[in-house]
Amino acid sequence: MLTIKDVARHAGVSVSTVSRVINQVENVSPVIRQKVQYSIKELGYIPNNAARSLVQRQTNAITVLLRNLHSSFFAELIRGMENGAFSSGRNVLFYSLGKDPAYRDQSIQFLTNGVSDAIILYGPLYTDQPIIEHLCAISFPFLLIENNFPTRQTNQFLVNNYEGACHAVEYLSVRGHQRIAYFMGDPNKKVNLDRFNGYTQAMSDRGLIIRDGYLSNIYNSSQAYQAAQKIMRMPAEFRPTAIFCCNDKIAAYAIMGITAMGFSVPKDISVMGFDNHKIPFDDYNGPRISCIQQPLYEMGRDSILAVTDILDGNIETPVVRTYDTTIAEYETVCEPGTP
Amino acid sequence: MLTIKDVARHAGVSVSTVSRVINQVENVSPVIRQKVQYSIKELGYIPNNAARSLVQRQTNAITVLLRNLHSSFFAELIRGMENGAFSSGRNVLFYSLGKDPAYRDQSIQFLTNGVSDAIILYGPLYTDQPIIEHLCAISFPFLLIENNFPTRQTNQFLVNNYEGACHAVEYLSVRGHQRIAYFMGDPNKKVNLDRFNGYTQAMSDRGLIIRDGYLSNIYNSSQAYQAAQKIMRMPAEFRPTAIFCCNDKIAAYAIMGITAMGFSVPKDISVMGFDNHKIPFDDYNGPRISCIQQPLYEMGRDSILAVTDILDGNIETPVVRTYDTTIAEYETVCEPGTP
DNA sequence: TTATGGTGATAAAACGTTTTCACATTTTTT
DNA sequence: AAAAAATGTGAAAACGTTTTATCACCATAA
Repeated sequence: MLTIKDVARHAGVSVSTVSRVINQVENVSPVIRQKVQYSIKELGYIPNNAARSLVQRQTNAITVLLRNLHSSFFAELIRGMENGAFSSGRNVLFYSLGKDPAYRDQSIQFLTNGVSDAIILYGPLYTDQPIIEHLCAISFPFLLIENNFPTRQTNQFLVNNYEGACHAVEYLSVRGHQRIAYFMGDPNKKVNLDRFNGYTQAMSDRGLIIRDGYLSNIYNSSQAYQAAQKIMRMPAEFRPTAIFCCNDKIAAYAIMGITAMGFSVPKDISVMGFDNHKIPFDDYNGPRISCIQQPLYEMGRDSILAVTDILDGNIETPVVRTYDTTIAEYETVCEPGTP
Repeated sequence: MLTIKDVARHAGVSVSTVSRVINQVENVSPVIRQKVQYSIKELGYIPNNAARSLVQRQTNAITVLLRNLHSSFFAELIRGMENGAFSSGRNVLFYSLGKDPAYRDQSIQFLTNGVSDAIILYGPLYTDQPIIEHLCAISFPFLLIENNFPTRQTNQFLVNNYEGACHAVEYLSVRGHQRIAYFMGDPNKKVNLDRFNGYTQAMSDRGLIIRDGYLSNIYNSSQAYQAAQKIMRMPAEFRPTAIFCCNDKIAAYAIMGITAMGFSVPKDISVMGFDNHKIPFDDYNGPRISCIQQPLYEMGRDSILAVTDILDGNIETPVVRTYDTTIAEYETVCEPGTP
């Protein structure tokens, strides 16, 4: 293996001088600098990262931790991060955290001890995780995305879920919907509560009434399927003309329930989702689901840049940002009564 | 920062003894071993990876290099790799290689010098790349997937593209198609040549004739669009009843060209692709494309396990494997003349 | 009793960098 | 012309591990 000593010998200078040339430090005369650079190229020398990290106590890498790197939902987020990685000049590693707790702990240990300088964690799935506590405990720099973690002041990017839900109701209402049902996800997750609150607030703001049977608690996909069918069994004059779902998965299963009964979306009922999963799920083959979407690309890009700034001390911490959602218009919403 | 020295002091033993306990080396009495393990837990000590890598000359990590980590095409591959990562016990990092050559070189330098022990590279995009040459030059362990690199003996997973194309022709032919056109991609890529050869061979094996105008060379999406329209302008009695496309992108644009003329796929003509991109492209909204698909999940999983074996010296190198394709039946093929 | 071997533990030398400190040398200031 | 400051360079000490060589100890065998 080629070391800095070889370069020093080859260039006829000391090791420290070579190091200074590599690290762009001042105080080295142009002549010597050139000589060293020549030797480096001539020998094809590349500094060893492990040695460098050891003494510098930093690795120049940021790790992005996702539950499923392969999920299509993350595609935009990752795309943004790739962009951020490029413009930050840092190395961004992606790591997929498994389900097994032991493996997960090992992974975290690995990443936080001489592999990366900071961690970005996309969160909804980790709410209850000791991982964050651990990162705090060892005071390792990290940034949470969409992970509500109220007990501490941490760097976090949030999404305005409340407003997003309001927009959905507004969007439907502007299109003539007055009877809008809501399919709510697990209320233990703050995300779901926020969206629910947005829905109720927007409904009352617009003077729309949440009637009996308009609200369903959904804990799994088959419940979404059944709840949708229950809605369709209501007499037409009371039946909602639209269902706003807490997320795209629920929306997908609701639509499957509806079409299984011979009804059509959006002709017989409009359905709106949240999240913009591009391919929601393997067994779903219906129309693309109109939904509220998070600005994942921007959040991904910004997260890398923010962490870079945090590491460089160029920004005040904690960094807390809230992102607004937008509406993705696809094929599952139309005006009620459209032939 | 907590070091091994602190543990040694706390346990009242030497540094080397602690190291031996950590690394599961023999020659340490049960009593002392327990004492040390207790101290480690008590203090919450975690060994520093940089220091460890430095002296051991290995990092215990494998890096997977992809061009676009966010591409839906890679989803299955990644899923397989995640699985492999878990069962191999090694840490698998994913890295997204940008388009900028300078950034790419920096990335490779980073990864190969004290960050990971091996690299897996999914290849079709790198055929002409100096990256591989560089990895060879520094004799860094790596495995190529779907990257034909004939000049050297390297670890590689290949896909039987030739047979895949044969299967496609067979599949179409069994469904009654006799006039089958072929849209070929850049013939400088071996992948495309293999598929083309499979097509011609299968055609002749089945006694099917490749008529004038049945073969198109496609270099970009608009060419696919236009070539498809040219096909549709042929008199119905000569016109192919099916087009087999070299990849899904070409298929998608072909279908767009066809439908733009008012024809319908597969009613008026069947189209078959290759690769199984789940969401091919943003401007495509047609039916899901029937195609030949690679066993990406298996290849992903196996690649991690193979590299693990290579690093551990448990397998003979070079590791060369060829995977067979399967047929993904979706919505763009039917029997000719189906109403 | 004295060699001989085998254990279990330690001290010290790596590993390849960066960085501090000291030391010339040169330039600037008085 | 002397003193002070600035500049460029190198020697050596870190950084936190693993690993090699060594040593002390005890049991066994001669």
